[in-house]
Amino acid sequence: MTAGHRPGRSTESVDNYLKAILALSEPHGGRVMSKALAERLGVAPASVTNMLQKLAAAPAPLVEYERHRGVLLSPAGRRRALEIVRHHRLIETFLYEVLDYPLEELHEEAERLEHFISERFEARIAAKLGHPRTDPHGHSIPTLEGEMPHRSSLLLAEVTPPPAGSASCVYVVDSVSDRDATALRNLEANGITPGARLRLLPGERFLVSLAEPATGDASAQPISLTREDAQEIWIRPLSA
Amino acid sequence: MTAGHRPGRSTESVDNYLKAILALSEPHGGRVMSKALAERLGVAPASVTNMLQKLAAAPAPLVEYERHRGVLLSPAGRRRALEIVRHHRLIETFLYEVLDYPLEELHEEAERLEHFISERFEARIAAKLGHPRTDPHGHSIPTLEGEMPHRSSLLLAEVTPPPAGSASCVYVVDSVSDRDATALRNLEANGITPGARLRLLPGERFLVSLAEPATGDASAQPISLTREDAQEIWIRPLSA
DNA sequence: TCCCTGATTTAGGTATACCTAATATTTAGG
DNA sequence: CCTAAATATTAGGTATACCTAAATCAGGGA
Ligand SMILES: [Mn+2]
Ligand SMILES: [Mn+2]
Ligand SMILES: [Mn+2]
Ligand SMILES: [Mn+2]
Repeated sequence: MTAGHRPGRSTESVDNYLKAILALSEPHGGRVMSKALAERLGVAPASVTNMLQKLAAAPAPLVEYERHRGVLLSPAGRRRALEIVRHHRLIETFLYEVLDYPLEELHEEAERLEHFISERFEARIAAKLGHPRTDPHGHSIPTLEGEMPHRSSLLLAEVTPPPAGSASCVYVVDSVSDRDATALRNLEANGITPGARLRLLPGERFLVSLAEPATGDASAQPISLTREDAQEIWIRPLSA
Repeated sequence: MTAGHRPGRSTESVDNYLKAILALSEPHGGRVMSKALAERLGVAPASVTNMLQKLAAAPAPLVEYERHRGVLLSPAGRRRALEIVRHHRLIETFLYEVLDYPLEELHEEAERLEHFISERFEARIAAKLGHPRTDPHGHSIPTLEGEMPHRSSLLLAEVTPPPAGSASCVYVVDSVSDRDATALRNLEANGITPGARLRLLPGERFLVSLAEPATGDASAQPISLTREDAQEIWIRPLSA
């Protein structure tokens, strides 16, 4: 993988920095600090500083960076980041729908290929799939115009269960994280995939059961999730 | 495209050297000289020398190299080169059959993606396509075991036409080169694609006409090919 | 306010994979 | 057999993207 022989375009490494900045700024919408980037990208903090300085100093900067104050995507940087996320999620959908990949192996392949497909490839798989808006993990696919449709969902780990003795309440699984293959396989084995109905059992945290869409809640074994599992699941109220 | 972060495996650049050595050694089966490699790869001769020294000095060498005497693939190098060629041709077939790419745009996309797909991706597209033996340009796809099925065909540019006044003779287009998109588009516009019947007209070099399979040779306009076109077309006698 | 600690940046290095210019080798013609 | 052109190699540099170790900075508690 020779560095940057794609004329004018960004390298795989730059793409990954931009994607990471986007992902880490999403929760709070503010600046992203070097340490968080270093952890996410699996590189040394010094490497992050280096890269951010280079990106910010470029003729058409992809980030806005101030020493010790973290980094923000420039409009161009955001555009590129969303483009790569679009590639990633279209590729995942394609691997799942057309090539029958198992859910937990989508991410790794997409993570590599997202940097190397052409605009034609992107357009062709999008067409083949009927221009999907959501990937197999339940994540929104950014549009061709660079808009990321907003999802309003709650991290299961942050939802307080109904008080002991009261009724359980039902949510829909909005999305699951794509980054931990082991956790994903585990969730899938328990039927926790996007679209599944999930009943939060009262009293204890992370204790749920499936609420079957058709059969009501027959055969709903309680599932005791770990805190780590609960960090991987986003839910929304059944009504919304 | 950061260099070599695929543990144990070869980089994109190394892959390209191996593929080029394979391709250039195919006609004569002997050693490949630096100059030929430099031209094919579009790099300076000095860069080739450098790379060959590194490849030959590695713990498990991919090439056998002697100063001033050219280079040969080692068994491991040949295996890797065939693996990449397999990727290339399966990807081309997939883009053509599943994603409706035009014939002349297959090569460029495959040339990039061949280095980055996983073994799973390879296996899935091979299965989806019914384990094809030939790509859309008419080239043999190396097997999973690393065997390259031999094609016996002649370069049209090197075939002497029948003497003036004698009968024309008919060949089948075995394959066309995939590397020159402009030439390919031109050939396709004239109906010269793998499997087409080609009649060599007597007397003049590079003067042919299509011999329609069903209709005999009704509506067969003579096609005057350039020497360059004739360098891109491999044919075999109709009988064989 | 001052200092301590953790976060960040600087300084100095490595590996890959290119380049150009200078040098050396091979080989083919005379 | 000898030399010049063609070919190949060496020497010295560039750019990307990492690294570790050594400064430096910023913000919160005493
Ligand atoms: Mn993913
Ligand atoms: Mn795109
Ligand atoms: Mn090709
Ligand atoms: Mn393979």
